[in-house]
Amino acid sequence: MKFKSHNLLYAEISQEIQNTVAQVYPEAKLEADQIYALLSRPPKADMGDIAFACFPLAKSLKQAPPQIAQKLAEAIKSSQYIEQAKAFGPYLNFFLNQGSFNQLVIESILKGDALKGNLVENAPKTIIEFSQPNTHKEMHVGHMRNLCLGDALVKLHRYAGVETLSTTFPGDVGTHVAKCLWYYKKHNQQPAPEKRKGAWLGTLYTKANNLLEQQRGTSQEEENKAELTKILKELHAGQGEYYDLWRETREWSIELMNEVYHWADVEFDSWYWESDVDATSVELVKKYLDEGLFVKDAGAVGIDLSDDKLGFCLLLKSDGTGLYATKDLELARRKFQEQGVEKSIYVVDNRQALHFKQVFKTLEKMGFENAKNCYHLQYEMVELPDGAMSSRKGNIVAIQDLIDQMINKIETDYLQKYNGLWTQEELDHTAKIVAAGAIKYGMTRVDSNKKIVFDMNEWLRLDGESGPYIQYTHARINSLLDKLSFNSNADFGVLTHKLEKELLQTLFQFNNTIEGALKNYKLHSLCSYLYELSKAFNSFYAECSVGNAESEQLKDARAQLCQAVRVTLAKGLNILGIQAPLKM
RNA sequence: GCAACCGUAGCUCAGCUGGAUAGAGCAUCCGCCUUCUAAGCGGACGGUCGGAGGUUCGAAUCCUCCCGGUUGCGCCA
Repeated sequence: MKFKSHNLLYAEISQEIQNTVAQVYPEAKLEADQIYALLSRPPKADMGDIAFACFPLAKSLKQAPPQIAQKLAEAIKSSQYIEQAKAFGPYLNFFLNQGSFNQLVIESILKGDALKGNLVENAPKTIIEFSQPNTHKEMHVGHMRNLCLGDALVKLHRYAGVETLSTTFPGDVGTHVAKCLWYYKKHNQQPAPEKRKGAWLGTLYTKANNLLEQQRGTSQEEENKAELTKILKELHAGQGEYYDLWRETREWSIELMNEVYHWADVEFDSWYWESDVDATSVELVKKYLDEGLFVKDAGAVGIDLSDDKLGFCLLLKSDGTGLYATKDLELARRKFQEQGVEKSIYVVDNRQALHFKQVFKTLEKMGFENAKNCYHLQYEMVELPDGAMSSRKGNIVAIQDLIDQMINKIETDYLQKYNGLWTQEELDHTAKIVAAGAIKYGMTRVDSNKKIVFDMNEWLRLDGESGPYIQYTHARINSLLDKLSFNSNADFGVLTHKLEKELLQTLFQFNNTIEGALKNYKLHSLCSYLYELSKAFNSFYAECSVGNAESEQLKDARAQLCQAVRVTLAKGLNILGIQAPLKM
């Protein structure tokens, strides 16, 4: 994916550096976009506003970086933005004209297009698959991580200007379904509840596993196996009492999924079902078996990928039915053909790393050109202190549990003070979006290839680096600006306090952060950024009064700085799927 | 056995496409609400960056080996 040189000030500085290098060191070759990529922010404010590292020039010029920096600093011409350039060791640092820089930052956010995205060129139309829950199981906090990552990734792509489709691939067939239905029919004594049938169904699945486990090695075992096989056959054939039960109970699970998606405000452009691709994927494999690409082995069918160090990829069991990999072959084809995309991203946990390597390699061997445009974005699991979560064993934290406890915590610890002052609707709405903020931020804030050990007490703490901290900052600014009247024609040159400068510098980095997050698929870097921006604001807020600023000029300028922070926070939160509250 | 990922402060994590003095939050301790939301702000304490080599002017960052942890590796999804 190619990014534009979207930071106009960086672009201008790059140009100036290129011109100066050409003048001072005619023998050096450095393109403006290479320079652009080398620009950064100095570690300390008194070291300047923008830094250029001279190391890459050192090799071709055979000179020490500090010398180069010094020579360039002397030759840099000042301009509207550049006040002066100074060498700091091997770095060439630019001190910007405060007034011009401040105005550029604030106005590009408030009036210009700094938050309109459009950062990429000729980006491939992309489909992102995420959230692949199974029906007939409960949804737990592990599913939440996938959902938050996937949804934020879609929004990040869209913000940057990539045409993006979202899709989901729930598992509504397989042995887990058969086990659940078996228990439902043969052992369950209780009537289905009126509400949350999907969650209840999940408990039956766990009970089914427990019972099957208990009866292993007993005379019941063979009978159970036969029964499960019979159920799977009925489901496959598409008729019979179990098939009817499947259709009915499947809806309960879909209802559960939709509840979660609705709560999290996540929408999918399309839904693919495992049951949809089941039969056609088997046909696909048979076709390639006839063509000789796939081989029979011990009664089963698959492809030998040992030349690629990927082992053997099994595609048809001895009974002729397909597997997960089988369905993914067909699904990949359908995504590209039906949706007209050029790139396909799968947000799936890292236990499937080998699976996707095999699937993509198999697609390549099938002559599927888009195989190279498939990418498995893996992430680590959410675990409990005593190990992995397992619906089979029943040791899970249901999503609904987390939501309920979070909302309860917010209501009792924080919102109680507004009882009687706010309407019930406002209280409910605030509790909801703050809970969602805490959960979504918590799920995306750590690097996706680090596992999260879920501890409910830790999750219920809403201070420090958290979604609510950022939401609170937004609400604070909103409340502040509500009470203020100010002139929108300000001279931003009056913003010279170190905390104001820090805030402006941080605001300036928004799109650079987005670019980094998208390039590396690292959503947590956007989380860190929003936290940094909030911290910078809260420090400023504690020290610099807006309403009682020393002058009207300063008040006007600060008020607009606050506005710029507010919209930037809201934009960033929205990319994470988090709402920015007006009060909390 | 083979492969992938992880190992940074007491705990949870940033920083890793080599670059300026390794940063946060939590916990502990000390301060700050008669003025814009204290879900806040300031300060203190706290680190042989798992270990050993190597590459480099320069390594938490790259390479090799080792140690520890997690996961995956043909009839589950």
